[in-house]
Formats: sequence, structure tokens, C-alpha cells
Amino acid sequence: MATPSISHRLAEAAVALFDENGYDETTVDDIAARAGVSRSTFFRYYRSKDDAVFPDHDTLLAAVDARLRASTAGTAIAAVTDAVRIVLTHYVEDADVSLRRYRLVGRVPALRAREIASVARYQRLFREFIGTWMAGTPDADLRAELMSASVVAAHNQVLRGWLRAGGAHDPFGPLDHALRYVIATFQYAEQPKDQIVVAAFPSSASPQAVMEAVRLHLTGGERR
Amino acid sequence: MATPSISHRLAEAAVALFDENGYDETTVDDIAARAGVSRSTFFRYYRSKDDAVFPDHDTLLAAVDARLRASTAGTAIAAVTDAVRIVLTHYVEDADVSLRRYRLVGRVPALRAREIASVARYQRLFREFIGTWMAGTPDADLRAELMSASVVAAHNQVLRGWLRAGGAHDPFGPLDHALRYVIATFQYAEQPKDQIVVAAFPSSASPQAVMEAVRLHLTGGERR
DNA sequence: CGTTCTGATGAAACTCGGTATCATCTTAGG
DNA sequence: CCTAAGATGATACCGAGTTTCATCAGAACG
Repeated sequence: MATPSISHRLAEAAVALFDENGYDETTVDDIAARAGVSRSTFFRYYRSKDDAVFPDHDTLLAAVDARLRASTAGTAIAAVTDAVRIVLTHYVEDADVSLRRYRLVGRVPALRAREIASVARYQRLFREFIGTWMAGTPDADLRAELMSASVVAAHNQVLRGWLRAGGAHDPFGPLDHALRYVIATFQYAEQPKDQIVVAAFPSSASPQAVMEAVRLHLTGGERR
Repeated sequence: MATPSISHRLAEAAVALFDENGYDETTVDDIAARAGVSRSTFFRYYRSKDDAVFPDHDTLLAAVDARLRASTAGTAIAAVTDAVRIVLTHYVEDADVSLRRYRLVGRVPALRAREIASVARYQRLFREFIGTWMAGTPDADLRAELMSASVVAAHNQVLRGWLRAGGAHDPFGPLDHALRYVIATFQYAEQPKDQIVVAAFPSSASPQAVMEAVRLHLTGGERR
């Protein structure tokens, strides 16, 4: 704690200066000076000025990718849910940093563009995963595109709500709710819409027998 | 035709040079020189270097906004469909420009980021429209977010497919298909998923009476 | 016809982000 | 003690974008 890493000092200096004087008004020299290093060193730790605001997106992206790749057939839903939770957890863990960044990004168009671009990278991971998961079913590409867009949108909606509320309430309840909604929506869509299902039972069948048949049908395909 | 506008000359010079020598390797001076004007003039017509590649996003955005605002209650679905079609039409109309830009954007990360950011602006329009449309229903914000993301994703999926195919086939069929899918998906979702509906008829009911009851139920709420 | 005003263009200087290069310093290891 | 390697600083450079001023063409007006 005596001497925090240069990377940390730079990031803190950057955010502090952006807060105080605005993003465009802050030069890389200013940041480096406050962190007590040279301009050269700044660019050794961050590729660009805005990188100092979004430090660990690559790590996070890798974690999401890893979680998705760790999924085996039949556990796709859990993989998606877990992966999204990983991202949200990351934000919640340093709530104060997330909040400062949120306020900052809201004011600086350049940073907003940067953030939107990084969101697209997450969506790409989900799209590829869901795409291979759905491969073979009708409209697989389209549905993968839509579902991945929805998954990411759901996460962002919950995250923004949490950030707007100042990080007060627990966001994982809403996240689960939103994800359940997404999954239910796109799962239902897996069966063609205009198919008509007629269930017929012999009028002699006992209620128990009917119930058992229904239960078997409902639990047949899915493990849980 | 004798003297095309400076704006046109600049855009053509830019795209041509980007194609020939690459984006980073082309300076604004090069573009201006080929267009026969000065560097100053370039920046009078385009705010930035990449602006020359995305000239009319603002106009298009305004057209989408206008179409959405022109909608009255009950015609929301048509408004969304029309608005998306406006965008796709714009791309299809100058197919060659769209194709060159597509290839260019695919190779240059800076341009890709720029494009992704502009997509977010479209989504925002749709989100706000769908949000007010759904206002009052449960989970309106979440569903507006998801549906707008899906609408935009559907458009982009169709557009990319059309571009990858070199602008060969007609894309409006696939677009309608995709949009119908989106609308059906999120319309169904309006009724809660886990509600269990049990229909019961007296065993004495004639088939005709049952059919009539079903027909009334199906056509009751919707005009068509 | 000449003057004047306006709008468009060009020229030049400047800031700053980002890259490349070289010198200097520190420090581990022999 | 010496050396090699890695981290840092200093400097120069390129190019995007902004600002300011000069110039020039043409329209309006007397």
C-alpha cells in the first residue's frame, strides 16, 4: 500500500483529473505529472488516453470467453447466465470506480463511443457461443444474433439501473429476472410459432396417468 | 454532373485512397489534394477523417425518428417495420457505395468502432419509441431495451448477409422474415410465461360450439 | 462602373495524441 | 565489482483537428 503500482496511480490520476477539469481539458502530460511519471511511461501502461478509464476489459473479456468455452452440451443456459454474472460481478466489486466511470462516460462522447465498442466485443462472444449452440436449428444465425443482443442488452439495462441508483440495491436479483426473461423468450421461440399441438387422452385415463404423461413430456428433453 | 459538389469529390477521394493505400496510410492532406481542395476545406465539410466514410447518418437518423414519431397508437408495429425498412433501403439504393464501405469497415478497426457507435444511436431511437409504446405494462423498460436491441440486430444481420453476398439477392424478404420473428417473439412475451391456462368445456358441448368459442377468443382482442 | 459586403477558400501556426528512438538509471546475477 | 537486462525519461517526429487571418470571387448597391 505504501507505493501503489504505477498503473493504479496513473488510472487514479486520470479519473481524478477528468473529474476535476474535464476529459478534453486534461492532457496526457497532466495525468503523467500527477502520477509522478513521464508521458512515455503513461503510454507504456496504457495504449491511449481513454484506456486509463477502461483498464481491464481485456481480462474480463477473456474470463467471459473462458466461461463460455467451459460449457458442455446441455449446459448452455447456465454458461450464458454465469458469463453475464461474471461481468456484472466485476462492476459491483469496485462499485465506487464503476460509479465514477459511469458519470464520466455519461458526459464524454468519446468515452461513450469507446464503451459501446467494447460492448460489441462481448456481444460477439455471446453470438458465437449461442450460434454454435443453436447450429442446425432453423434460423440459427438470426436467432443467435437476436439472443446475444438481448443478453447483452439485459445486462446493460440492469447495470445501468444499478449505477443510476448509486449502487444501492443488489443487482443480481434483477439480473436473474432479466436473464430468465431473455431465456424464456428465446426458448419458446425455438418451437415454431404456428404449430398446433393437440393433446388427446382416452376419456378412460385417470388424472394420475395424464399428469404422469405431462410430467414426462415436460422433463424429457432437459436434465433439469 | 460537370462539377460534382466538393462534398462528393471529397468522399470519393477518401474512399478511393483508403481502398488503394489503407486508412492509416492516407492523410487528410492526401484526400484534399486528390479532391483538388485544401486541407482546411476538407475539415469544413467533414468533422473528421472518418466522417468522409459515413456521410449521411444524421439524415438517415432523422428520417427514422420522423417515421417513428409519425406513428399513432395502434400502429406501432408498422412504424417500427417501416423505420427499419427506411434504413435498409438507404443502403440498398447505393449498393456499390455500401459494398465498398462494408469492405473498408471490415478492415479498419477505427471505422468499425465508429459504425458501432452510430448503430447505438439508432437503437436509442427505437428504445425510446418502444418504451413509450409499452409504457405501463410490466417490465416495460427491460422489454423495450431487449426489443430495440433485437430490432437493430435483426436489421444488421440482414444487412450484413446482403453485403456479404455482394448485394446480389433482394434483402427485403429476409428483413420481413426477421422482423416478423422479432415481433412475434416479443409479442408473445407480453403475456407472462408461467401462467397456466386450462380450458374446460362441458362434455355435452358440440364441436361447433367449442370451435366458435375458440375463434371468438382468438380474434377477440386483435383487429386482424 | 466602382465600391462594399459577404461567403468560400487557402495558408499557417498551434495543440495534443500517439509512435519511435536513444540515453540513462536501476538492479539482479555472476 | 562488473555486466547485462529491464524500466524510465527525454526528445523528435507524424498527423488529426482547431483557430486565426488573409485572399478572392461574386452579389448587392449606389
